[in-house]
Amino acid sequence: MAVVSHRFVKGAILGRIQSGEWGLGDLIPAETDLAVHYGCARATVNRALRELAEEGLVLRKRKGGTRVRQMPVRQAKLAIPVIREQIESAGAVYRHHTITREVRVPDEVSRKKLNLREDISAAYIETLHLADNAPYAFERRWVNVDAIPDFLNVDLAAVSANEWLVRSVPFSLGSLSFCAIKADALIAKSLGCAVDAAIFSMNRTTWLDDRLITDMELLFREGYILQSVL
Amino acid sequence: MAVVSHRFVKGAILGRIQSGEWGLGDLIPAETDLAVHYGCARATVNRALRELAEEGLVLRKRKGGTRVRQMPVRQAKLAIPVIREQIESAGAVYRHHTITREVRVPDEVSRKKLNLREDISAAYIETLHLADNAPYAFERRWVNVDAIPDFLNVDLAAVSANEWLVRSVPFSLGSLSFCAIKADALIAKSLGCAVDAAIFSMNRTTWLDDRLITDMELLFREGYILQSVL
DNA sequence: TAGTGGTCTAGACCACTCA
DNA sequence: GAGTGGTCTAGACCACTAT
Repeated sequence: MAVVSHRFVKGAILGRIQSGEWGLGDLIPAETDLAVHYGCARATVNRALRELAEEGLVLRKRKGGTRVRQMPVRQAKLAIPVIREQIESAGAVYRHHTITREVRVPDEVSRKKLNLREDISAAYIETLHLADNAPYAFERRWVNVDAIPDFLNVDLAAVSANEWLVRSVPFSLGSLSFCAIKADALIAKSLGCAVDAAIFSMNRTTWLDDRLITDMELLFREGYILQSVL
Repeated sequence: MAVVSHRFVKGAILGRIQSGEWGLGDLIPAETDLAVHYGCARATVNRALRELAEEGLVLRKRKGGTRVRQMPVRQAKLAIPVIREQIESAGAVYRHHTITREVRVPDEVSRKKLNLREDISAAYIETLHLADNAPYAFERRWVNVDAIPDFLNVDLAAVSANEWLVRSVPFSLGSLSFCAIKADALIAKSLGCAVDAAIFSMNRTTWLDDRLITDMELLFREGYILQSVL
């Protein structure tokens, strides 16, 4: 018996959408009908349509059926930069350098982000990531050492704060955002760019249960481009 | 009989990873074992693990089994900004204004991106998107009118170029990238910001089969933040 | 070669929601 | 109430790969 994979069905349906056979907003045949049409089980059609829905190409409703989306592709996958890999996959040598490392009571803005009491200290680290000895990204990070006391004993020369945390703490990503900011004197000096250069910034927080573990800001060198996949 | 959903299994496995029961790099029991353990069918465990793999938390290999990833979460989902929705969902009034619209032979850089012959013209459009009459984003776009001749007759006052294309052309997203750039005089004037302000830029290309339909650059107002989901 | 994930099937029941 | 998607099951066979 001929094998009909969910990939085949997905591709066939996608083709019929892209060819215009099923226009934007149109209703697609029910799973059972498609299963008969393609000669496969309903579960196979279901998986194909479920993936198309996850990718934002169709909209599914019980009883309402499946429709081609008016505004397709609301979501894209984004490769989160893991700096060491990014640099090494480009064939360059990765190195990092700890600029600042101290434990103190955060200023009010950071304290609120970390959700800490006024009398609790946290670790503040500034790191420079280098590709072939040229500045690649400048990292500023607060670590909640009240939640992760082991962090105080880490040798940051051997492993970057990011990698230690990722390897040692049961993770759960909190939020991720991106923006553009102007380089101030500290950033300009660290990245070796002009003051007022346009810098691509990534913000990331990580939680353990309901406690914020670390809040990181990564500032990339001038001209950095973040590529999305898909 | 008790119902054991793939969501439950997924959550249970995730919990055992995050609690540290299965550390980073560790091997997780095989699907069949987990199915017995949770009292469900293997297909249910399979779906749970498949989703965890798609989210980047585990790595699966035939015969090799399933392991907890060393560097979790390489991917995040990103809500692609659909400007009108973004503005309207914030409770503001959306409006757009076509600044420039012309048909000409692109300069060499754009011509190469569009993959056009030297003697073929394309449409160039500059649009300003406004939220409550304040500049929100400035859009520059080339449209391959050789492939989409209908575009020449569109009334851009009624519907933005982006929305018309999305509704009229069988879509297929090409690439998506983000960067930070300094505002030049044109951008500063359009967005009402200072020259040299740091501007968040999104680049997007759309293909139909193997022809590039449109190449768009979207420059957001100063201070714009792109939020990732998940 | 043996073990593990990848996938398909046929059938079943449930949940939602539109008419 | 009826139609559609959502999901689970039990079983089967295949594909890859570690050993």
